[in-house]
Amino acid sequence: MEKVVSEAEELPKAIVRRVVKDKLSQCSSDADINVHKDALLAFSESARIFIHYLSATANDICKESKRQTINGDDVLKALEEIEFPELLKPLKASLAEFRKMNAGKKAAAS
Amino acid sequence: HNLELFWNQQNYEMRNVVKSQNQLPLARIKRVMKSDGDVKMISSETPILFSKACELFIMELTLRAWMQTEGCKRRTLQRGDIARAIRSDELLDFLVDVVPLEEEEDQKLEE
Amino acid sequence: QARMPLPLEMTQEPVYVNAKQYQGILRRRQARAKAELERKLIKSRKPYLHESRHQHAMRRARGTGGRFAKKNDSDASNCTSKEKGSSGPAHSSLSASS
DNA sequence: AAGGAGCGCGGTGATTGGCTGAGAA
DNA sequence: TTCTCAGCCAATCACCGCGCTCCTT
Repeated sequence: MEKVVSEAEELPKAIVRRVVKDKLSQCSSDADINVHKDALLAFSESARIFIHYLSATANDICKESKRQTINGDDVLKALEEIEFPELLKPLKASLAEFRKMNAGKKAAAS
Repeated sequence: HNLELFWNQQNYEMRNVVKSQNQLPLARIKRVMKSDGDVKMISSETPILFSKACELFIMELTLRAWMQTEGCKRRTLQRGDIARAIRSDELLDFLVDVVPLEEEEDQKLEE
Repeated sequence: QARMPLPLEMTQEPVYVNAKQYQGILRRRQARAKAELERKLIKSRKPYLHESRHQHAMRRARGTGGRFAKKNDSDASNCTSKEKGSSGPAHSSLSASS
């Protein structure tokens, strides 16, 4: 129906808000914390720029290997390069989990 | 009562178990990546990693911003808390222009 | 910043970068990411994203306190004050537990 | 052969504003 | 104290996931 370009590249505000509020309730076990609208917009924008930042880094790593497709290892390497150690551990785990699940599905299809 | 407290605890633990799912839509993540013209092809596992990484990043930024909110003894997290959280760690330097401090916004508007 | 991690340890091509080039790469990547931001600063903030959803929200029935109300309870006798004595299905918030 | 882009379809949760107390000031 | 403003509610429909085909590597 309606088409706009830039808004489609933003992350859904409700989802970002849910993630933020869940984390806040984990931080402050005492009570519910409010989130200012501009703060929510800043979270959404920061997350979008983070995707661009990580994406550009992973893309350079991918190009350096003479490949055209960004794969999971490029993403992990990019995370090392931009120095997010706490993200590296769970992402390695989820990548291994995804590959194991994908291998299981491929074996099942025959 | 005790029953209410019990269910609050139960919901709290349920959230802990389920919280690490892919909340962010993979198609949207991929579209954001593709908006960079240099990016050509993306494997199917990449948006999943990006989704989890992005979610964890939001949580980390939320924690750091909340520490600022707590320091000001407020119960509403606002934009300035995020801006100061970004400035408090050089790891987040790539966001200094994304979330400007109020003074910096005034300086830019003043010119 | 004395610390200098290798960009890539791939035994594929001898591409070495010194600290300044390394920082330059990072700065260029950040600049590329920031170029996206400028595109956004120039455009104005819309109050809502979709006209159809805006119309939907404006058309919807409202309960007490401006909240959205269920479509079922429309007018007939009562529209704003809460009433659940006769017609509505009994709401039970408590359910069986383990 | 392997796997990603592109497209269409069906299902679904994000989007959405008026009022009011929580809370910033 | 004053007064701004974020949370609350749920119905539609834009969009997400998935299966499919075609194409590149």
